[in-house]
Amino acid sequence: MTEFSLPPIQTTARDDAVLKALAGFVMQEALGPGEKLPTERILADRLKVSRNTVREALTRWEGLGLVERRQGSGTYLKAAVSPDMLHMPLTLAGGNDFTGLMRTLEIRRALEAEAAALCAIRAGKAEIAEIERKLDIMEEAFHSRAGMSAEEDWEFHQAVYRASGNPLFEQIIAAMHELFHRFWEHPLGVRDFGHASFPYHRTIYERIAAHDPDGARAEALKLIATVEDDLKRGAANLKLSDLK
Amino acid sequence: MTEFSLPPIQTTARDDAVLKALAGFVMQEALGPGEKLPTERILADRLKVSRNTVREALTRWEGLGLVERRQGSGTYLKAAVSPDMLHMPLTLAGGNDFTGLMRTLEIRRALEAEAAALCAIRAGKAEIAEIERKLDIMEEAFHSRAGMSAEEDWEFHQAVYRASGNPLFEQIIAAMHELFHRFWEHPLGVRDFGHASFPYHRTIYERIAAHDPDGARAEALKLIATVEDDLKRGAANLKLSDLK
DNA sequence: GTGCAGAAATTGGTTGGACCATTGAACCAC
DNA sequence: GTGGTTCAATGGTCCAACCAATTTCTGCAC
Repeated sequence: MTEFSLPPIQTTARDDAVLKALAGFVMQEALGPGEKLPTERILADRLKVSRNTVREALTRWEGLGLVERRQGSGTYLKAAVSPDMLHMPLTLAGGNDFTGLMRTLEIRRALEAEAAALCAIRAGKAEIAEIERKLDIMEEAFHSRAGMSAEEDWEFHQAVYRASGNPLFEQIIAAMHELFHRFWEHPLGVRDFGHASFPYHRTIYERIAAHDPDGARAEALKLIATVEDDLKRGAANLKLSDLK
Repeated sequence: MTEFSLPPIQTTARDDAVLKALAGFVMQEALGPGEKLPTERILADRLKVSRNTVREALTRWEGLGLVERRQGSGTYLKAAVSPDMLHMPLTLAGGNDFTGLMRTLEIRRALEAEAAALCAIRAGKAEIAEIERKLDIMEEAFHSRAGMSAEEDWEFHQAVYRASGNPLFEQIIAAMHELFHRFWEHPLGVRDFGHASFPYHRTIYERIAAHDPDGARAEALKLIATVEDDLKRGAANLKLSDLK
């Protein structure tokens, strides 16, 4: 039983070839996020493949979040595309229950702290100004709407992730944020959820603006700790039967 | 494989509904990895949708690595499927170059530090013993094979992730490890890659065994820092043309 | 000319049917 | 048994429509 290094032969890989060609086209035309790419019918015609094959290929890209399809309108790029990209589709056996949410929160604590620290190191003037802008918007919404600032809150954190210089942070957290949304449709009954975390947004910003990585990491850890407390409090308030 | 209880599909969002129905079917039949699921033609017939729609849905699952399609044979499950899964499509632009590896390393630093801290809090006697066992194996391999202990090194870290009490850590890191497997083997031509990180494995274990979260976190950060240094050193040794 | 409602064109989503390429099992000769 | 052959099952591709949402154009009223 000797060792071979014979990869399986590849006879048919239409849709893969379609994606490669499309990636090349996007590069050549220098298309960026938001821009529209050719219609399925045109692609099928140009590439000399069936429209079905084009659709399967685009379905793949859609699943990777690279592209967005709008019926009646067209297909649009959602992210930068280059021929040499590595994809790691990751599906986690999570759950809508309390422990599942707690686990995603632990991941978020890990990433949030690191992202804040990296941000404090790398963020330039423009990035810091953008974060401050999101912070102002959030604080304004918080005061005028009595604490209902979930959307603005999320945008603030996104700005931090983006300024970390590592797109993986935003991608991972974005997936988890979606899970949170699922859970928040059935709110925990904690009326002032998120109130406790509010002041730490500004302290995080201040540590970032001061280019203090360790300080930013510490403040981020505090913020997540308050969210965890809120969550535990909410779970305690509920009957266990509601949590399933 | 005879009786099904697959109700027909409603309207709009067909392929999504198909996936939901399929996920329910997989649960109901208690299908596990490796098992074969109904043919596309049968699914199309039972769900009262076109075969193309079934194909698009399956293409989605295939893209997520949940399913494998073998022409002439059938479609087989590759992972456990449950209706509430967390999908996390990660894309790394410019894949196999230095910055890509660096970015995954930043994620690893975030998760490794948090996992070590959680581990120090939650690990029981059995988990700590298991980690020590992996550590001993690693150190033995390191000394007898002059530093080539990549596999044993990886198993040590896995044991830590597992003892953190949160399976998400292991799943996320495992995906990245698989993605950069080739780099872990011969990373950038640095001969003694990983040597510098070796002593920190034991210090991490000691902090965990002492139930010292902050200490464990600090040691984990040091370990990753040495790996980062090795990586930077390797990149500096290489000509830029090789990095491309 | 402006504004707006309705028609027409555009575009992704779905359907049904056909054929091809690969697989695997049953079968057969040796 | 071994090695081929046949043949049905299954995923892969193609085609030609039609449906549904969106956008664009058109023409009428003002």
